[in-house]
Amino acid sequence: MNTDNFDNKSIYDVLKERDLIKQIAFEDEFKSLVKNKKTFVYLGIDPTADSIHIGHFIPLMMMSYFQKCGHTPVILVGGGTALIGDPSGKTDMRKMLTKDDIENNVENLKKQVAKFLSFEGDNKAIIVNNADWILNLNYMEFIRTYGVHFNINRMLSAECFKQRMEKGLTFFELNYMLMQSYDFLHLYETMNCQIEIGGDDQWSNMLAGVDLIRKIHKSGSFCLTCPLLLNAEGIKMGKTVNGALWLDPKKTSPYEFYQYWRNIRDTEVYDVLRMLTYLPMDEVKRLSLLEGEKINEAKKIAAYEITKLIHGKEEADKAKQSAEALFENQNNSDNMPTFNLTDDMLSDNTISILDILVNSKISPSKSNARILIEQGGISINDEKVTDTKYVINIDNFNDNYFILKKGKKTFIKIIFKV
RNA sequence: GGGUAGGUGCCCGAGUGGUUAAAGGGGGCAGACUGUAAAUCUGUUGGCUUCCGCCUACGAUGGUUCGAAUCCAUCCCUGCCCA
Repeated sequence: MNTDNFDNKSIYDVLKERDLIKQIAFEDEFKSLVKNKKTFVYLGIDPTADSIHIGHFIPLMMMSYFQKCGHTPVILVGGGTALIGDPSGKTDMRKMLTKDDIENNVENLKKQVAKFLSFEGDNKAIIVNNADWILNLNYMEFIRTYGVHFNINRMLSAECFKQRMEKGLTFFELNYMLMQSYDFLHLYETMNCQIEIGGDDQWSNMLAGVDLIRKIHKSGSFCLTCPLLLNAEGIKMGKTVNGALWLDPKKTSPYEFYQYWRNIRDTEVYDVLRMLTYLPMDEVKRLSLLEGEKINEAKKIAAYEITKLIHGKEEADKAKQSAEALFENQNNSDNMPTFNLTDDMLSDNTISILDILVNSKISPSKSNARILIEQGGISINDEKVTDTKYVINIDNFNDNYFILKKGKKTFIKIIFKV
């Protein structure tokens, strides 16, 4: 996926060049460590869903660069913490996951992580599950051995707790920091893993782990955070109508995925290219500087590269062609998203416009479908539908499909049997 | 444990017996303009509908009333203060 030679590069320089380091603990010491030694680096992921989403993207890119530079990536799956669930059940009530759920999620995560990391070679990626050690912890022993190292005053002054202090903070949440710190300690002790990476919102938790290791072992442990991917409004990127932008094609289709990146704002192009693709920095800079209409070229490349990374070349090509077919007037409907019209939806080869809109999930409800039609947002084969009672007769089409379009960017190829 | 303020639609937030599917803002969707951008403007934003209406909804459950988001009771949850 890239031809750059990372053998002689320090991971520090690689990350710096792409501005992937937001915060770093013991920077100078870290610099010399990674320069002289190949080490282990870990990233924690909660298996609370069966797919990872775009929030994990940058940390995984970071892991990928670590691996390219010869370090060994360790993915820590939070199977133990997920098993406990969140008893306080505040805003987002986390449901208890069964062991089977978690095992299933872990398998899926592994597949997706494999897009970023190699599971072969000398420094092949390793996946560990913290259920293997935290579930056996004895509470009293844990509190006495490790709890003494945590100062509450200091913890509460951490940014992440400051906000929670206003809304209410439970002991469980406070404990999370200890759990995460213990994870790091465990990896340090069992495999001499000295580095933890994560999103910037994890900084406090990670720093606590670094401190814990340094208190107990009086030796080097490090953490670094990557910037959170924010859009111009300061909101985390990757939010879509349906929630998060998932990496699993069943949850977010490659086309939808491609379009998300194709539609980013001008101001986001540089960040996206730099942090989410392997394109050389010279190229990134060149593309980001394009102005006016030309910047669309950069967006196309960004969308294509990112889709290729996640879904492979074939899917990326398809998504790209689909987009071109729709937006650049090429009569090629081969790779469009499709919907198959089945017999039970038809009566005498007809179906109402409202039904087709709802069935094909273009519209969530008939009410919404009516509004769309009344506002002129729906068209069939580029002819605007203006009547909410319009009935489609499939015998009127020459081919066995027609193109249903909502607004400018959403469309689907409706296929029926002749 | 005591006191106190609250729990409203995707989110924030007004409403404190009837004209409330619920002001206003944010977000979403659609339209205009454009570069599949941003900004701006317009419309729309619970579901069903033969467009007459109907159903569901203001933490939960009961009650008062012709009528309740609004009053009463009990319960659940949250903030703050005291212990």
